Amino acid sequence: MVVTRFAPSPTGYLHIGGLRTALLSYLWARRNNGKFLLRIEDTDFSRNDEAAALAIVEAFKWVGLEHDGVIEYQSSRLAIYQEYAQKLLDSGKAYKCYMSREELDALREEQMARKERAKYDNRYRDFTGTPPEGREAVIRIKAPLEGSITVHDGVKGDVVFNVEDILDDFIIARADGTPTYNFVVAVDDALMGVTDVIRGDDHLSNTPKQIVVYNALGFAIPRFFHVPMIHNHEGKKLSKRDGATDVMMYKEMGYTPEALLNFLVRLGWSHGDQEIFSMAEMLEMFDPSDINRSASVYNVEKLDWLNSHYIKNMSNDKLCDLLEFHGVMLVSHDKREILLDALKERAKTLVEMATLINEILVRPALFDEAALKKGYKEDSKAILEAFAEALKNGTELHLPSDYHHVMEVVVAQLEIGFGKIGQPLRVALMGKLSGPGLDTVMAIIGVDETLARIDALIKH
RNA sequence: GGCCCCAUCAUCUAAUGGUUAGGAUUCCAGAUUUUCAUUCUGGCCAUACGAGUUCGAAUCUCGUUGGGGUCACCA
Repeated sequence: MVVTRFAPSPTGYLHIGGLRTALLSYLWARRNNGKFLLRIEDTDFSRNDEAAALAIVEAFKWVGLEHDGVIEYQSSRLAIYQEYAQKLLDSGKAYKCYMSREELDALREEQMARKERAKYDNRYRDFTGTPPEGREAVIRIKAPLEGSITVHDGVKGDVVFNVEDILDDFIIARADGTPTYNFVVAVDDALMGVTDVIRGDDHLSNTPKQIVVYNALGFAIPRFFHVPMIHNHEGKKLSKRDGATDVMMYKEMGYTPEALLNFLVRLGWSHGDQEIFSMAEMLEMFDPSDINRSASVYNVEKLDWLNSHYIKNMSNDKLCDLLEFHGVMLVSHDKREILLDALKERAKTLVEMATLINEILVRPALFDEAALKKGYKEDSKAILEAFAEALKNGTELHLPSDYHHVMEVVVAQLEIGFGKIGQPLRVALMGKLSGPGLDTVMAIIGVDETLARIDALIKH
């Protein structure tokens, strides 16, 4: 049984790096028919936990990830942590330290002055006397004094830490009785039965401390996979400053969950030359031991490319459904299929797609100056009038090919090139010089609207 | 600064010690398209540096440089 977990601290939203580790954890659990758990690390009470958890679940829902079981909140597990801290106290593997904050600070400053590593001096490690009056104790765990701790990491390999370099008897419970991070993480992961910890490699240097806790409590140590960070273009850890870090912003910007997940899974992981991965393929192929060791840079171009790929290959029903979020209602539009087929080749995002749709459906409010100059010449008026006549007198028009036929006839009659009619017509219909095929646009808006737009240009 | 991690095109990445170092994105050019976009074809561009091991190194070892992470009664 493989059990993974995603354990964010409640920051108010799910960020893109978090989604990646969540995705990888999810994939590995599902691939093994295991469990993917969600735990909120809210031992810092000053933050708003509930809203944050909801935001994460909302984002999960949007991309289609689902956690198993109930959401565990560390804030509601305090009794458990106290129990385990007490166990360590009873077995002599932890002890109370009565050093005040001021004393600790002073010690630290001395050490810094001597250019030594700031480190607790174990003064209460074997203390048996009477504790100082009126002072709340913290609980410190007895860390090994010498030797080394090796993290067997599925991504980085065996990473050896020299105990003297990095450890001291660190605090597992504060003076107010609340537990600290490295203690609760180890206790929770063990108690929740987590077998595979997949998380950012910024946690690698915490891992020896957690191993100390595992060992003291006699818990089995899980497999670790520390996945490299996602960097921005400056090569630094991705932060709010880099723009869209909130996963739900991607929905706003018109990205599809499929594209986002595909993009994230290919950051630091690959499967031969394959670029496009459906969820089913990810589930079939993903293995955390194939994750690269080096950090990767977040680049939007590839995301855009993936997004346009998924839009192109999406059914019109689904597209129609998604576009409603971006304010476009097409369910009852009779030329829906023609419209969507024409535009899904052209849009990188759903937002772009919505814009393109409106450019067709809504009569241009004004004509682009440059387009007028280039596309609406001396003879254009007469040509458009002739075309309008032909439209009125022709047979019933429905498909793009019907309109195309009328254009061909007019062009032949007037003995002009296609461009002679195409450019002014485009200005009339779209207000500018680029856009989908004119026959397609006319088929979508119909004869009456086409005539109205031609008229509007002639009279402008 | 101590400790730890990392290093292949601009970017994401591939390459049992033996390949003309491959693919993808971006960019550029051509074809298609009445336009723009799409699509197709082609092109530019990389093993950070220096030693060593080896018949042979992107790959193994050491060093250098560069980058990142982490060092709390935060998580």
